[in-house]
Parts: sequence; C-alpha cells; structure tokens
Amino acid sequence: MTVATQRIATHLRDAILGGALGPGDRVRQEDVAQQLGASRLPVREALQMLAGEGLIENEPNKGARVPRLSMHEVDVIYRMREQLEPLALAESLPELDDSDLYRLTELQDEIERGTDVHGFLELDREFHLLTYAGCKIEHLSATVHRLWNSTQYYRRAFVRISGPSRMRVVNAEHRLIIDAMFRRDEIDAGRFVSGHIRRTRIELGNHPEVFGEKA
Amino acid sequence: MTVATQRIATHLRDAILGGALGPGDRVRQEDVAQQLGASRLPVREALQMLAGEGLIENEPNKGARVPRLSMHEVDVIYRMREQLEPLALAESLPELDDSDLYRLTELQDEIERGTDVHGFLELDREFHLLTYAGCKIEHLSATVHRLWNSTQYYRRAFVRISGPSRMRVVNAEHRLIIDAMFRRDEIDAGRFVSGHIRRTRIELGNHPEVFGEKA
DNA sequence: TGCCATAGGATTGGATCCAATTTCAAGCTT
DNA sequence: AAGCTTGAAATTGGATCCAATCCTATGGCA
Repeated sequence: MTVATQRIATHLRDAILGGALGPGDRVRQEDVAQQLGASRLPVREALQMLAGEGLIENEPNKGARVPRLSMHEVDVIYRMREQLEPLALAESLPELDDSDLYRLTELQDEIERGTDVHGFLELDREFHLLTYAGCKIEHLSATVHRLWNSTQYYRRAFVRISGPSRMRVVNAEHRLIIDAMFRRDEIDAGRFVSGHIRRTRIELGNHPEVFGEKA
Repeated sequence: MTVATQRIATHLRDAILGGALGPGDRVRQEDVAQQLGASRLPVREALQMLAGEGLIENEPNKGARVPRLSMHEVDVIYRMREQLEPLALAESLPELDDSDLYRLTELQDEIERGTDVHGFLELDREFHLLTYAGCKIEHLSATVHRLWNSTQYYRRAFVRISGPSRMRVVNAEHRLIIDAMFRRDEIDAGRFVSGHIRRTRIELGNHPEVFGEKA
C-alpha cells in the first residue's frame, strides 16, 4: 500500500509493457525482491495490485504469471475499447486545453517522421492516452488503461509483423481525431476513435500467428 | 494470494455489498484481522485485492476506506454498463443452456412475487449476473462485476427511495430480456439490457439526494 | 483566549522467520 | 521399461516483530 509497493509495481509493469516479460512467463517473488533490494512482502502486494490490473495472474501456492490471451479474448477487449474510449474521450475533451491539443499534434508529427516498432508503440500509446487524460472518472480511465496494458504485447507483435504498410491509414485517422478535438466535437472524435480501434481489431483478426494460433 | 486472503476479501466484499460498510467508512487492518482470526498480513492483501476491484480506496500510510462516488461518477459508470453489458450478453448467451434460462424465469417470477429492498437487490443482481454467466472473457466479466459492485450502495439507496412504484416497468424489461434470450437473439436482448440500464440511469439522475448532493 | 508546537498513542509499512504446499527427480515396484 | 511412490528442494503463505508515519490531545506561548 505504499511507496515500496508502488515502486515495485511500476517496475514490473514497465517490464511487462516493455516486453521484458511476455505471456506465460513466471514471476518469482524472491527474484524480484532481490533484484529490487526489498523483501518479498511488498513484492507480494505489488503482484496483487497488478493482478487487479489484469497484468498478472495469481494462482494460490503456484505463483504469478503473465497471462496469455487468446485471439478471441483480444478481439473482445478491442470491442470493449470501441465502446468505452469514445466515452472516455467525451469526458476528457472539455478538461483539455489547447496546449494539450498542440502536444497531440507534436506527437503525431513525430509519429509521421517515422521510427522503430518500440518508438511507434510508445508514441501511439502516449497519443491516445493523452486524449483521455482529462477523464476524471477513476473507473473509466482505469478500465481504459487496463485494456491498453493487457493487450500491449499483442499490439507489439502485430506492429512488428504488419510493418509500416498501414501507417498512412493510421496517420489519417489520428489527424481526424485531432481535428475533431480542436473543433471540440466529441461526437465526431468518438466516431473516429471507435473506427480506428475497429479497423485495427479486424486487421489483427487476419494475423492469428500473433497468438500462436493456426491460420 | 491464498485461501486466507480470499476468505477475508469475500467477507469484506459481502460487508460492503450488503451495506454493513458504506461510502467513506474506514477499514482498519487490525479490526478485520482480529474479527476474522487472522494476522494483518492477509488482510492487507485482501484490501489490495479489493482496491483492484474498486471496492476499496487505499492511501499510503492512511489506510483503507470505502470510496464515495459523486452523482456524475455513477452516471458515467451506468453509461459504461450500457456499452459493455450487451457485449457480455452476446458472449454469454451461446454458452447458456435452456435450464439457465428457466432459472432466469424463476428469478423473475420471484421478483414479481414481491419482497423487501434487500431481497429485490439480491434477486435483481442474481438475475442480471446470471445472464452474463456464460461470458468466458475474464476482462469483460470482471469489468461488469466491478461496475455492479461499486454502485451497489447507490442502487440500494435508490430502490429504498423510489419504492415499488416503477416495478411494472422493470418487470416488463426483464421479461423482454428473457424472451429475447429464449429466441437466442442477442441483438434484441442487448438492446433491452442497454435500455434497461439507460432508463435506470436517467431515473437515478432525478434523485441527487441519494448522493448527498443538492437537488 | 486562540494558536502553534510537541509528545504520546494509534495505525500502517516492511523485514525476518517459520509453516505449508508444490514441484521434481530419483528409486522402487511390477 | 513404464508408472507409481516417496522425499527433498524450491517456492509460496502466514505470523510476529520492529520501524515509520499519522493523528490527536495537551500544554506552552503570544
């Protein structure tokens, strides 16, 4: 419940989101404790915390693992995002000022300048989460973050496979979202966000190899 | 992460959902530990767990409290439910067999037979959660449960205030949901569920006194 | 009299130790 | 040779103890 727990949770979260830990990997309490110079107790609490975020699976007496998601699970998570992120955007938009929107433009400029897989994932994540940053409803923003986090691994695998081929579409969608936000039109912006997610979901469905499933 | 933690979490969850603990109430580790004959350690883990479910708020060095929600927060949570529960129902319906649907009918019969506030809340909750019971997507069903749990207190307050006046509408909606499910029409069923939630959300909006806010 | 400082108790946070469970491999039986 | 049993090592779960932080009430000072 404290600073140590938070520190460890952040470390593990970064490790999972950054790809150092992948689906199915086991996380031993002692290893983490030693690595971060703490006792096992805050590690246990951090794991409990991450379990609540869906980033860790905790089985009694068997330890913690990074969950493995099926293609169908990811598909449904994307459908959830299609439904929820327009809501988050509508809650957020009135709280954002123009400087936030300029920052969005900057991020998109940087995305279009081109980078590697890791760089794109970072920028894309920052872009979208910034559009929701004004959402003050804990339940909603926590849920959106959860959904983003638990699919990060598969997003990385997908971007790696599909390469830069579809970037033109992504960029157009991002520009439309920014434009609608400058116009303070949360209906339009929500539509574009939802479409953006839906298109990605469908393209993901064409790559079952990302999930180690049969084509 | 174990049986003791689960036991304590279940106890606290029941206490919050049952109304023994209300918004703003503090939860002291030692009290719970003594009351359940355990040490503080599993209590801490249970609190961590419940924090992940949104049933507890944990502030470093200050302890745990039951969160207090504003009217706007509850309104947004209901909007989330409008978006998510049709999805959960669509995932669930193919997995439910006719015996489940007969059970739904029984529950609705019992609701129409009439009972007190506590009884209605229990039955209504069991009814709706049973319609989602077939949903195998952890993220989706966990989210739906979270949203239900964290608004249970305000649902109780609302039912207490509004009394049995609107029961005719509730019953009609439930019957329509059951009928659509028997027809295996998840589109129709989802529409009715969404409408059911939406109507409740709007009626809740007419009772700001539930949230201790100015009318 | 009102306000600030401080000390004491209460409560939470973290570490170490011991117990319980699981895992895995070696050896025995068939 | 295959499968079951057994036991030891590894890992997780729980309890107790001590440290750190917060809360509150008391007393001093302006």
